[in-house]
Amino acid sequence: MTTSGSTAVSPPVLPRDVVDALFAADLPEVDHWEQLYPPRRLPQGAHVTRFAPSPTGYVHIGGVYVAMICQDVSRTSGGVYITRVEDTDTAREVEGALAQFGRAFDYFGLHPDETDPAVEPGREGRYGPYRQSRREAVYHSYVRQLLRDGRAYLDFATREELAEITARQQAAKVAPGYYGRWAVWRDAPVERVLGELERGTAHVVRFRAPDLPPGARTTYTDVIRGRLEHEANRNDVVILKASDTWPRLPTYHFAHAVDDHLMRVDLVVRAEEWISSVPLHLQLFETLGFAPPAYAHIAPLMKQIPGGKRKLSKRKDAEAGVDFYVEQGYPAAAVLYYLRGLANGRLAEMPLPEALAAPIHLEECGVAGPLVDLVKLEDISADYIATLPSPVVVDAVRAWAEQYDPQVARALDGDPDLAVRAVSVERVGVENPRKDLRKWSDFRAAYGFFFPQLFEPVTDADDPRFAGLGVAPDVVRAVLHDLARRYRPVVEGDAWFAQIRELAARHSFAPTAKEFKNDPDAYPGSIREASQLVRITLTGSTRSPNLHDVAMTLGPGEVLRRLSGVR
RNA sequence: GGCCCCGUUGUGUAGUGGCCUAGCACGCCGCCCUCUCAAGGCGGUAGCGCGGGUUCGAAUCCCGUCGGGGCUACCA
Repeated sequence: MTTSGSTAVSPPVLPRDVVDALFAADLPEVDHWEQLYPPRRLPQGAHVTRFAPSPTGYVHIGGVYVAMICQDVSRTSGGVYITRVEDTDTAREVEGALAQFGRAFDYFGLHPDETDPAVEPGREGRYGPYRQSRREAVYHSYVRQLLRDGRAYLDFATREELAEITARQQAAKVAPGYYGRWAVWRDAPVERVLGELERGTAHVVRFRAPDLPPGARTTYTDVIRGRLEHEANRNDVVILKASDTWPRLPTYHFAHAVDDHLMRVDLVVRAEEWISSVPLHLQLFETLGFAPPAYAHIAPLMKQIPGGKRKLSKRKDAEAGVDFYVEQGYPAAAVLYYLRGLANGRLAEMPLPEALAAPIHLEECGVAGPLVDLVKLEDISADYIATLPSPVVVDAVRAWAEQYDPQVARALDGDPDLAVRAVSVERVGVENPRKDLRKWSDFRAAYGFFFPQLFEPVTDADDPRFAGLGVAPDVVRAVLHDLARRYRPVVEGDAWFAQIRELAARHSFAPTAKEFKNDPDAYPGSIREASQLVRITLTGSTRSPNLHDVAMTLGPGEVLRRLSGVR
């Protein structure tokens, strides 16, 4: 970092005993922490990264995206990947969030090398605790040091007073913030501070931003974006929250500096929204005497909306939450593959297994926020599932169903063999496997009809599914009942299908789709429509595996039952 | 408002001054395959936000402009 301008301060500094009295008497000096958490001994070029979710809600798919990149970069460099819980905002904390983090990361195989046991047990490293609410003493040591050095100060302004300052700044059309003549406690006389302290007035601790000439700028190099330039920070941000709260925790900015230094994180990969805080963060690192990490700011995942796009919102968009992908049963590998392709276009051109193994390069990450495209994800997912052996597919569906569709799980358990046979139709031993499954929840619609418990019989010749074919209900009835009367469970495929062809001919259907198309009024439909009538009746769907295979798997009894069930 | 990031077909991207008549993937449309739905094969559709420069030559460099996004909290 370089910051133009100079620092020249001689602020009123509180007497050391006054500062020390603000903290626990046995609070360790900062050296204690430095020794407790020594620099890591890692191979040359190894990176220590961290993902730092806040338990104010459930994990966002963008969180999985960033976490995946963090993990990948550390793994491929032989480093360490940490998941640290940023729970400094106790008011917004959501019950059960940590356990949900754990489940979400587990689904995607994102296992940190070091984290809090509430996220994943058994992964506590020696740089913990990995939960900010448990690190109060650490932060206090550094705040105390800053106070002693006059690099931080006490601020007794109430929230109302702060709001008023902001209002006046808006009216005066100047930048909002706590700086210059607005920073009323920055250079307050020691006696005044002592007075407020004596009265027990609640206060926060603010960082004393360096005195910089007007127009001072900060530049730094982002791993993804290259050289970035900003106005230097001149805001005296809060670093330690109000003295009348417990536990008394720091703000994000201060915790970032202290934790990433002490955990020896050297590469901070985080979402783009943090770019504008970098000047502040760099000042914090410098003032604390820490070597700053490298930064890589990731473009946010976006969503298409009428007239533009916006950041994917956890509150508004179902597909923003990780739970959406888990509940729908998108295989983790497919989601990961999709996400990796978004990060590095190069990986999207590779076959899935290769892309999952190939390293992500930060320098190749896009700088513009991509729209998440569920259609593309489903295409990827269908291709992936098509490569899986049938028993693996059935196992995955069952595992998913146990949680999200118990009826399907019971059907599978009732006849596991049938499930494997069903999924194998036109998938095993063929050149181009069917791709009926895009996600596990598709199983019910794609293969459910094989199971009597899951099949909802088609009972009405007026059914809209038939109507879609343009065949009159009485014809539907006649065709189906005719087939039921004459049906023979022929094992050989061509011979089996000959029944359908003869059936179609008996009812004056055109023998080919082309002939029907040439003279639509001459026929009730073509062989295509006739086949679809049978398909809909047997499977409940206009799309299914090969009819002959379906009929064989179902068995003649069930075929007849379904055919004659249409009234 | 101020500051910052970003801008190639509908979507994701390749492209770093001539190889670009802008490539690839998904989507969409059509055709083929076929006794049926898919799958598969083949083809088509559509893009450098806009305006000025610089240059023999610009998607690529410069300026401006417009558009989208973010930050501007004792939220992260």
